[in-house]
Amino acid sequence: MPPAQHKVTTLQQLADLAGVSRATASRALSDSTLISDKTKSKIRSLAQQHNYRINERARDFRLRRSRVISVVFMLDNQSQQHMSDPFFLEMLGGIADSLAQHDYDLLLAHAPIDNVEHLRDSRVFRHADGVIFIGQGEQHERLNALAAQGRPMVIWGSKLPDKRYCLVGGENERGGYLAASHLLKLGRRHLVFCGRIDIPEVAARYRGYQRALAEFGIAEHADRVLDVPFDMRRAQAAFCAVLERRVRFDAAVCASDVMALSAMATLSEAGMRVPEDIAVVGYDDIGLAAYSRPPLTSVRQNIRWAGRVLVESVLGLINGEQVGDTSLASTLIVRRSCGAPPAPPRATAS
Amino acid sequence: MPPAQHKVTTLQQLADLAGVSRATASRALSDSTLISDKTKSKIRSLAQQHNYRINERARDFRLRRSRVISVVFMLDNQSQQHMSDPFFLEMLGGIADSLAQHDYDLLLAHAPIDNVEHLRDSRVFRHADGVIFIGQGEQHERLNALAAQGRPMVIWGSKLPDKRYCLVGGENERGGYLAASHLLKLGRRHLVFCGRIDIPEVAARYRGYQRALAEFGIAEHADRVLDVPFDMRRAQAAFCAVLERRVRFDAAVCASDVMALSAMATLSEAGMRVPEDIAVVGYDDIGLAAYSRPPLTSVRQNIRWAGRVLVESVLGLINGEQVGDTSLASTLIVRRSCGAPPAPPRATAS
DNA sequence: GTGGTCCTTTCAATCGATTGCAAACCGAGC
DNA sequence: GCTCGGTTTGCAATCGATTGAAAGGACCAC
Repeated sequence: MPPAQHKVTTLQQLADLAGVSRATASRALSDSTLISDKTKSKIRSLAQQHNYRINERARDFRLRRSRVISVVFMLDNQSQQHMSDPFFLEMLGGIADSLAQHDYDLLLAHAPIDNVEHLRDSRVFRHADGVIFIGQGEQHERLNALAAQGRPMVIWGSKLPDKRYCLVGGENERGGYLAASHLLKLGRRHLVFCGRIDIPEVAARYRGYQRALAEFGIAEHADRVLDVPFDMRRAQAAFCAVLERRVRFDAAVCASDVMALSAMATLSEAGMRVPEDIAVVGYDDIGLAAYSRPPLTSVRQNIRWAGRVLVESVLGLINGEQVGDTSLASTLIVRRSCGAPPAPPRATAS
Repeated sequence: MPPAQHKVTTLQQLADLAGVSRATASRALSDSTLISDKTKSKIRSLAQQHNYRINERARDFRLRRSRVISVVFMLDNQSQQHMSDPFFLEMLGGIADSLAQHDYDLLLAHAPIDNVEHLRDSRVFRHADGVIFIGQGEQHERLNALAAQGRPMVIWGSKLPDKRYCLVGGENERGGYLAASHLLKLGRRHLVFCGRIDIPEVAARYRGYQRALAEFGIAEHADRVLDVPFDMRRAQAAFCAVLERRVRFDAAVCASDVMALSAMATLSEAGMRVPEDIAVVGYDDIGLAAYSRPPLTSVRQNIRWAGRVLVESVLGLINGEQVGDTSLASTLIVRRSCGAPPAPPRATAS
């Protein structure tokens, strides 16, 4: 027998069909203890038969929630280009997967942002139960102000002294240290650092870089820091400038793989050999890093896992839990661009 | 004078404040002709003063719409890797920008999909007013079936004979032709094609490639097509295999830049010179293409514009308009990887 | 004074669910 | 037969808006 003549779309219709009230149907579907097992199973099987699916928007409206999390990419206002970094896609993928597992939707906010406080009254906050920020940009204070309003939000970035928001981040200081000390161990002595130090994550990487230099007793020069946002073209320009100024260097630590790849291309173009003349290390270990010429040494962070932690943190906040900060491990992935031996011959133990 | 003691959050509160009914307040804000100018301006200024913002979720619920568009990336089920292609990020950015301009939210659906018909009852469709698919994958028939249900949806892909959905795509046939004929004009005679021909877009590119070969009177060999999904590792493996089989070739046309970059790395690794021994052309002109060694020749499509067209098409469908297909131009961007002269010396005219 | 017209505003239903509280039911005990 | 206690179910308010239909009020003509 064909079960439905007219499609069952509302709870009322389902209730009528079962000969009970809407309230009972609602409780039956949400497994309330108030409803007898007999009634529950009757209503449930009817729902199944008629392929009834609850209207989640209506329920969310009633419950004053949205099951939406906004994801905001903190772009550099000057360079739109920023967004094209594969790092973001990886991050977005990790977050999207995790949210889907928890039955949440993802609202992408990608407009470049000069002042995050403007977001307070925007859809980004109004339509969402919580917000994930990717990067702090240069807006630490404003993020603090936003968090003070009590909205559930989590930020991917680097720990700052007076921060009052929930933070998830990589071991940036350690990453910078790993990159620099590896180069130093290989005998390089004249390093340059490429990245915008105003960005907290980059600043932390730079601190690690400095620590490695200090351990090797090497003094820094201000002209060995290239202040470049996450952007290929700007990285290229910066390396061109440094070559023109005839700064002597034999290694470069870059704040992202995209910058490092751009740097390698620029250096080769200028007639330098990588890694023989100049060794290069990147950050993030994007997929393409392994396929550059030469393959790029990079500091890897588990971005997909970061996405999961971000999601679980913000959902925790939404549920009123106490949520602490999280720090994710960084590993140096050694490839030829830094002049290391082609590959470790074989693990010694096991 | 401080205007608000308690925050005005609902229309009822605003109406009470103005001494009118909720209905009047609603009509005043939506600029209905039923309301006198005097009343309108009174209510409007009150709303402003008390910083009242309409609850859009409630309104959307009442109006039975969501102002959400789902974006579904058709991933290859075998290789998750697919998603890491910067092409997607560019596309996503273009779509997100356009949607924001139209006051729509973007719901990202990124799970790998074996059967798009499963989506019919999923949030992807239920929570959204319309859906944008990026790529057809190998699910042309199922997309047809979905579209037949009457849901507003637009697909980025390639035109297939019996398609019944709204389509936006690049000039894939032409792109493939441009790539191959350029190589042929430069004197290359032994081309290979790298890409999965089961994917309609790739198939179209391959047809263009074949047309160019035919024009030059060159016969094809089945062993000159590398059946590879959009994935770096698979491309690498395919080129390794081809080298091992000692197939003689002097040029490669790849279905994406990511594959092309992987191919260049693999070929170099095997001791071949690019472009001297083997010329390489990619597709999409991602940002990194210009920064590879050597810089990658590629077929460019204006992805951000594609995003805009996709959005406007789906919004058109939602508004009940008749929406036709759109085809976006492709241009060959010539760089050194194909063995062309380093750079055009200078434009002749102007 | 009554009625008609036109402009403005309000009433009340509606979207599709959840939930506190009251009512109905049922069997048992007196 | 009546009350009591516990289990089930229903009533009706509620979330925050929109909108068709009805009501209110001003003005004018006869």
